This record gives sequence, structure tokens and C-alpha cells, in this order.
Amino acid sequence: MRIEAEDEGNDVNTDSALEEEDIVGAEPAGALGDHAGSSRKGSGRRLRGAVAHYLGTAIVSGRIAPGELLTGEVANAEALDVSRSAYREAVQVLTAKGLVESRPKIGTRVLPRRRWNFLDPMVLAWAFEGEPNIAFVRGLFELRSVVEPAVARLAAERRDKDDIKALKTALAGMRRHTLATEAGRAADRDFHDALIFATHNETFVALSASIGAAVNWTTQFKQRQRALPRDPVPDHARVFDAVVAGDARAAEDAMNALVTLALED
Amino acid sequence: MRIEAEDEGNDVNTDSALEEEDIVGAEPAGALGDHAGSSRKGSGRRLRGAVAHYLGTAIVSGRIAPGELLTGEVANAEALDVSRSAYREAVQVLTAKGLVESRPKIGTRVLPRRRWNFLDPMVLAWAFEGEPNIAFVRGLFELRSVVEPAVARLAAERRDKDDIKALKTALAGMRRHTLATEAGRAADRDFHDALIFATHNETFVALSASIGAAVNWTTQFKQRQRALPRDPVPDHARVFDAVVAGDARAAEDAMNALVTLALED
DNA sequence: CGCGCAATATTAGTTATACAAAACGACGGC
DNA sequence: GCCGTCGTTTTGTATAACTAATATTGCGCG
Repeated sequence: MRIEAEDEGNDVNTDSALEEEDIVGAEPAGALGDHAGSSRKGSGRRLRGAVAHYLGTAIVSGRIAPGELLTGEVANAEALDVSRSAYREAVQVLTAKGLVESRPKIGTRVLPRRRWNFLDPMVLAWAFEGEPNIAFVRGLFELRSVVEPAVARLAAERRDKDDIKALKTALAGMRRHTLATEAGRAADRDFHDALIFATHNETFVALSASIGAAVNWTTQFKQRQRALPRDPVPDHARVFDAVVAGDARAAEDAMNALVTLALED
Repeated sequence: MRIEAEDEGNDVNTDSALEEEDIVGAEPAGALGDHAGSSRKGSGRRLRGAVAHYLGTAIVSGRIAPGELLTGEVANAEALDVSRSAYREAVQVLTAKGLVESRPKIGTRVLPRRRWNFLDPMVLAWAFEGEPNIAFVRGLFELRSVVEPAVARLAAERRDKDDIKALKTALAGMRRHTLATEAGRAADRDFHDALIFATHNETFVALSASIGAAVNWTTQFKQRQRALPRDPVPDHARVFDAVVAGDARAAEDAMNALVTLALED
């Protein structure tokens, strides 16, 4: 089992040929405890990032299950063919995100889901890699439907010139591309991000990753369902107009409409 | 400059005598770059936790400022009298929370505030150690005022027996103690936490730390202002009754009233 | 026989050192 | 003067040894 860095979002589930070198084959192999998961590979900028990604997805996907113990550091590290330092740093990342907790003599234990920091962008990304739990997506969407109307309202009250400009360019991008293209989805995300920024509230900004994930995934889901079910531009334009006009009530209503319309899938 | 673990929330800003041992005094001392901050000390369960706490508060409090570079690992680590590994693991934690970013040859740079994960419980705790920015507290409260009514509504729709029991005991605790005592504040937090749990939505649960911080800090603020300005129990009881009755609308309204009443300070 | 206390073993935590990779800047060839 | 290369600096990774914490075990005492 080997983990490598420096591959950027390519193969997702291909269990193709895995390179085995090492002089002769002194590897015990097949380690990482008795967890059946065979999918190695990790994306992430550095080695420790790759390990964190590997363990993170393994946990979030339920392949390791809360309450369970990870194999000892030395064993696990050498099973993944990385140094103990790199492995430990990866575990620190998971600890920081509330996924695991380590104590001497006990080991590293996966924490119950309620301790997980689901709003963390990276955790969210991990959750969306393997087929995300439908209930979870629903919950995320629910959060969005609660937060975004309020965001629109506050944005309408507090937006400045730069905010309006950002919103305008994002909306233009949405007009230019369809949601089927990546550029279109990016523009959609930009719009919602710009809206959040316009609230000038840092705590909402921290939610932008979560909201963005919800937005992205719902559109992707609709796209998968079948062809374009609705032109999203008019709804967004309504929100935009209300925000520009500074009409808080109208902005909130428009966003509410947008969200509830998006809910039908 | 020395960092120790295993001290639990005691002195906050005392610049009292700092122990200097080490055979004779080979320490360059006064290190950690040219950042003027003199407050050493860190609380946190382990050494790396203490370092993370130290750096985290230094960053969140603005003592290091976004865009600025931390001193090199080796220098900083030895300035804090910890090994480079421990220091690096601490930095990994900060990286995981979006506070810093490190690249080879460049160094470790403090990211702009908008990249910070303000919803992370630990970041929140760091923010509330030194006098928290008033605008930030206001923003957090705003988030609360947006989220909690919706939480109450959803809780009313989805609560089960266990949720009701948890709410009941929390409310009883609030009746027994006043908000001036720690037990009272804990009961208050428990109530709001139980309410969030009752939504059975994991993403809202992830917000509980943030909401809890907001709740705690507003009461603490009111307390500081002057004596008991209002008995919080009736408001909470109204929310409780509505949730138990399963009346979503009433729950939302009651919580709205509670939040807006709390806003007056 | 049972209870508590201490030795033990196991696992994370910490330190130290060495080397590898990345990236910016400067130097020199063309 | 421009472009490529080499070098230096800083983080990244590897290794190995030792320390600290703690659950378990088993021994001894009551």
C-alpha cells in the first residue's frame, strides 16, 4: 500500500495496477488494520496531505467507523510507506478537524460524528468524494435554505460598490455559460460567495465553503437527473436587483424563492 | 521563552517572573521573530497543543497580522524551547484551521482573515481569550439570530423523547442556578445544544460550538454590564413548551423573541 | 477470597539529526 | 540584455532513540 502526492484530481475509483517496488518485497502489505478498504491513492499537495486525505476519506466514508481504533502509528505509517513524522502530522490535521482523538497507550480513536467539524471545507470535500450520504446532503441543503435568505437580506443592507461589482461579474458569467459547464458552476458559486461577502460578516464568510458545497452539489445532482430543468439566471437576477436596490425584504424573498425552487429535485 | 503544557486556564496576562534555567543561559532569548508580544504561556493538553494555542492566539489577536511571515521553523521552535517536530505539528493544526499556509523556501504565512475557519471551536476559543473584537462578536450574534429560530422550528418538528428529556433537564438546571454562576451558564448552553441536537441535522450540530460561544459571551457581557437585567427562564420555557408541543411556528417565534430580547445590551 | 496497589507493557509524545525537495534569487554564459 | 542554470534557504520527509502516560496484569496484603 502506497500513497503518493502531487496528483491533482484525476482517477477517482480506478483500482488499476498498483506499483510495487521496494528491493524484493519485504512489505507485509495489506495492512492498515483489518479494514477491508483497498483504495489507496491520495490527492493532496504534500505527503502528509495525501495521508490526511486517505485517512479522512476513509473515516468520513464510514470505512473506519466512529469509535474504532486506528492501528498503531508505527504499523500504520509503514503500511502506508511514509515516515512516522508525516503520518503523525496527518493525524494532527484530522485531530484539528475533530475526526479523531489520540491518547497514549490507547491509540487514535475515531470520534463520534457529532464531534466532526462538518463545516470544515476539507471535511466537506472528503464527504463529497465517495457517494455522500443522502441525509447529509439534505441537512447541508437545509442549512443553506436557512442561512442564504438571511444572507441576501443582510447583503442588501450592507453591500458596497465592490460587492455589487463582484455580483455583477458573477451573474454575467452565469449568463455566458450554462450550469453544465464547469465555468458556469464556478460562476454560480462566485455569485453566492460574493453575496456572502457582501454581508461583511466574517462568521457567514466562514460558512461560504459549506454553502458553496451545497450549491454545487445540488446543481450537479439536478444535472445528473436529466437535462436542464430550469434557467437559473432569472432567479439570481432577481436577487441581484434587490440587493443592488438595497431592498432587504425583496432580497430575502427572492433568495427564498430561489432556494425553495432549487429544492424540487 | 518557554511553553509548558498541563496548566488549565489560569493566568491570562500576568507577565510575572519567567523561569530561566538551562545550564547557564545559552538561550538567545526574546526570539519568536520581532513580534513584540511578550505573553508566553500556553494551555493545551500536550506540548504541540500548547504551541498551537500560543501561535493561534497570537494570530487571532492580531499580534502577528495576516500576510506576515512566521520566523523559520528551526529558529521559532528553539525560541519556544520545543523540538521542531512538535512545532511543526502545531503549525499543521493551524494550517488545518485555515490560519496559516506554509511553502518551502517561502516560510509560513498568516492567511487573510477570510480564510480563517471562524466556526472552528478552537479558533473561536482563541478569539474569545483576549478581548474579542466587538464587530466579531456582533457578527457571531447575528449568525445566532439567523440560525437559532430555524433550529427551534426544526427541533419542534423532529424532536423525540430523548431530546425532550435533555431539554427538560437543561431547563431545570437554568431554574436552579442563576446565570451569574458557571453552572447556570452551562445549563443555558446545554439547553441550546440540546435544541440543536433535536434538529437531527449534523450540519447544525457542527454549529453548536459557535452558537454556544455566542450564547455564553452575550450573557457574560450582560452580566458584566451590571446586575441581572432579566430572568431568562420564562423565554426559554416558552421555547421549550412550543418544541414539546411540536408547534414549529410557535417555537420559531419564541426563539426569535428570545434572541431579539437578548440583543438589547 | 477479594480488593487495592504496584509493576509492566504498550502506545502516543517528544527530541535530535540527517537528507530531500522546492522555489526564489543571483550569477554567468550566450 | 535575456535566458538558463546553479545555489541557497526554508519547509518537507525519514529515522531512530528515548520519554511520558495509562490500561492491564498480577502480586501481595487484608
